[in-house]
Amino acid sequence: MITKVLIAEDHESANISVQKTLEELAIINTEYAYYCDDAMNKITKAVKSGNSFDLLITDLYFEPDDCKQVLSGGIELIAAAREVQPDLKILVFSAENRPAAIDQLYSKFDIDGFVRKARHDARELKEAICEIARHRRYFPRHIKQLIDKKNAYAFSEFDITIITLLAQGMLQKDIPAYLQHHRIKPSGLSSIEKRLNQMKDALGFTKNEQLVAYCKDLGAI
Amino acid sequence: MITKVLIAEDHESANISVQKTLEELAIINTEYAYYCDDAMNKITKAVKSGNSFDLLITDLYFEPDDCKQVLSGGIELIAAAREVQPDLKILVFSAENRPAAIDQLYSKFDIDGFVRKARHDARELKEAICEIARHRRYFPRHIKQLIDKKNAYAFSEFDITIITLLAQGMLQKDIPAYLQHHRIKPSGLSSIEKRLNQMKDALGFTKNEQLVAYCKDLGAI
DNA sequence: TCTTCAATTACGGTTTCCCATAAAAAAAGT
DNA sequence: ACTTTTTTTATGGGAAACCGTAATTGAAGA
Repeated sequence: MITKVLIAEDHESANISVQKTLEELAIINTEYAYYCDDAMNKITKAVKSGNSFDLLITDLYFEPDDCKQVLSGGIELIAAAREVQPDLKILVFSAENRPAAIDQLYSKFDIDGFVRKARHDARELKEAICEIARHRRYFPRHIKQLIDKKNAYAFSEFDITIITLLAQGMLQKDIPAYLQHHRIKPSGLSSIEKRLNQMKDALGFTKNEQLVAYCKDLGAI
Repeated sequence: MITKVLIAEDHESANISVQKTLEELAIINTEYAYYCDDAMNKITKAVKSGNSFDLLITDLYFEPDDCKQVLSGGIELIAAAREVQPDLKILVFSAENRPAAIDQLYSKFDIDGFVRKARHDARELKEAICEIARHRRYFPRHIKQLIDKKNAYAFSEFDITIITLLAQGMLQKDIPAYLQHHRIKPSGLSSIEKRLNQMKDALGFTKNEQLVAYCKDLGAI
């Protein structure tokens, strides 16, 4: 059963509607934080006092502020929270729609649910909380579709490295030197060309600019 | 005095918090629409029945849906609304943070206020509504700062066209033909090279890939 | 160890892009 | 109408990218 919830969300308006949604679910023991660090403090204190939270509802992106924060965003908050309280349920509530980013929330950070800020988000938030209360994960169908549809091509670490370098303005012919300096295995210019061609071929592209745009949309770089 | 308000916002959660904010201002005569077309219908009907709205609070981006919409977003809604009811006050409530976009809301569409979905947005929403009720505009200081700070380089329509074409894989040498076919003014290859160089120079870039990545981050393409 | 096969790298020719300069066209000023 | 200035377009040489092929390396198996 979920009774004690922490909301980490810097947008006042979003925070308000999450609170209201929780009220409608008769969850009254809620706290809210507008900063990651603040959220983390609350979690730590709660654990130490033996009165820990059942659920953390957090956004991913927090706007930088005057006062410097240790934790820069939801991802770091999630990682830190799991450190001090492994059994904490985590529900991400964010406008994020890049499949790669959402995917790694499940695969790498093992979150319990994701609700995208979109048309029926308040309704989905309720569904998600109910599901999580039953110790099930909330993985909306349309998110899965989004991932499956757009994950047509899986980029390797090597691929991402190359495209990132290109997007940063490095000349193709200078990449071999960079790779050697960083002890990255295939470093020949031909190997780079080959990889780029394979990627472009698989995606039906002809130019590197398309790869950069595609990866940006995916959130891969 | 503002008594009758229409909220056009497709995100359920955002809609909820705007409603709540209006309640706190004792504005109870509110209607809400989750689609632009729906919002426009309500405005038109209200005008015809001689019971028009005092204020429209609208988002800018509405997600595409199954059923096709005539109006594709907040910008078009604003333009259409002004057609049928020129005295309607308009407050834009959006996550938009591209200075150029916010700027043109005031300069081109003559809106009465803009509140960015950010940390203190609920509070600002209240302030904005109060200001507009007194027939003043609401132009938060930090928005002005944002415009000044981030306006490092303003992309023109032409710029965006070129970069978009590149990101779609068109060869640079093929762009002149495309531009001529679309009756776009400077169409010489040299002009294109010149624009690209100016952009790269202004932003400290050396390669087109960087421009594509930058524009993707900005949401310009 | 030697052979086989795959992967990586090196090389040459072609295309595209880049850059500087010059010609042409358009706009502005007198 | 003519000059001046700006903008646009054209051109050519050189650098980078592209593409196919060949040489080299490296690992796996006999």
